Amino acid sequence: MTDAATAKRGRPGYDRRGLLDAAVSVFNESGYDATSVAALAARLGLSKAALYHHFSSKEEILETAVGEALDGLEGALAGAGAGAASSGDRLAEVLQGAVRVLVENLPSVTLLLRVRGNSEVERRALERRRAFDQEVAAIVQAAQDEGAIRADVDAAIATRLLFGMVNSLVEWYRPSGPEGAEALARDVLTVALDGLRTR
Amino acid sequence: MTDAATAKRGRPGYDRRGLLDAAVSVFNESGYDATSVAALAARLGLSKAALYHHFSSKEEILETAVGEALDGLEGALAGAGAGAASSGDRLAEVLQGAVRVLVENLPSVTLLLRVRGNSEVERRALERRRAFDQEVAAIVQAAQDEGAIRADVDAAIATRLLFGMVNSLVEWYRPSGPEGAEALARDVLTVALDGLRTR
DNA sequence: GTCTATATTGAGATAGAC
DNA sequence: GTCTATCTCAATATAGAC
Repeated sequence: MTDAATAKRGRPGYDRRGLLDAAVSVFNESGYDATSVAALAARLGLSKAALYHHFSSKEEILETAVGEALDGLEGALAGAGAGAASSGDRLAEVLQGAVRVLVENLPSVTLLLRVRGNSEVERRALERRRAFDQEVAAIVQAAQDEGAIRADVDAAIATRLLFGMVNSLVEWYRPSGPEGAEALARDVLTVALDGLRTR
Repeated sequence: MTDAATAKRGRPGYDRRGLLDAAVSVFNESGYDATSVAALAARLGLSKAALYHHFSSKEEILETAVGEALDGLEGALAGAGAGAASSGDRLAEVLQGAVRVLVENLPSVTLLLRVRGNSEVERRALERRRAFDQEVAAIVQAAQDEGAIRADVDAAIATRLLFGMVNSLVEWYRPSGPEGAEALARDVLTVALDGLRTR
């Protein structure tokens, strides 16, 4: 390796990792479809041909990034109290884990959440997301059966509202801002589980 | 006029209204950028030239649709207990109004929420959204000062989480489904204000 | 690992007939 | 109000030199 392993260098001398991170940032600024390979290369400070030396297609960049995002989310789900914890506790851990993954991989998760299914690659990503959502919905349902979560809101709807709130973080959260990841996770858990109204 | 005023007819014989609604649906399926005018015309069953007879550009379609969506949201804000009601009540009315507008204008609001700022038209739409968000944030702040809303979550963050939940409805809500608009608004208010946890 | 130059396809938009 | 045919430009991707 060269320096600090896989760190971004000053200018040319990109490796696949640095190129991927930079490309995902540009995709998130302007949208994947609206970003041409020419514009991407210009922003990265190299030629199209150099880009194609590292990735075989524009879509391969997308596929790699959303794959990493999905790996992270699935990992958070798998790591959430699979042991003896109650379903209510598991749900809280999944939410917390999802916020953590989202914050730690903000660019790739942002890109993932904007995928609409326009190609085989995008449809495969949507399918993995759908499977993830279904597993979470099952936990919400179990938490309802346990009595930990209110039963007067349908479990599928509750799941969608929860993840609507969590996923919306990509629209405004920036790691450079005043709010740290842990404080953010606490706010989300507070609003989602206890509500905003005072008592 | 012809029939039922501005109703969609069987095939050719489009007017601007019917064409707009159909175009917005296609944009929402595949994304605005990824939808070519050729693909749009094909889906609508007419030629590109016929489309350009009704709209001077692809972007004019976008501008018209997101303008309608913004008109609706701003109307809901203006109509939300501007009178003597408490800020806590106003906030609940704004949330309910936003859900109603979103459900009644689901296609155009969906399109609006996906705009990223890639052109002057898009940037103007984002600016109107930002102004809307700021007005709502002021109501949340006032409701906190009143003691109606918990003060241990920053008002700006609370606003974003609230609208993250509301706006996420466009990702899954379909008017044809089992849940009506009023029941949906009630669920959103319940989760946002009282939380999912049982007490 | 990067470049310039280019092939090829599809984009948005228009001309002009019916 | 719609069509076919076409203009022009920008898109993805590749060739081949350094």
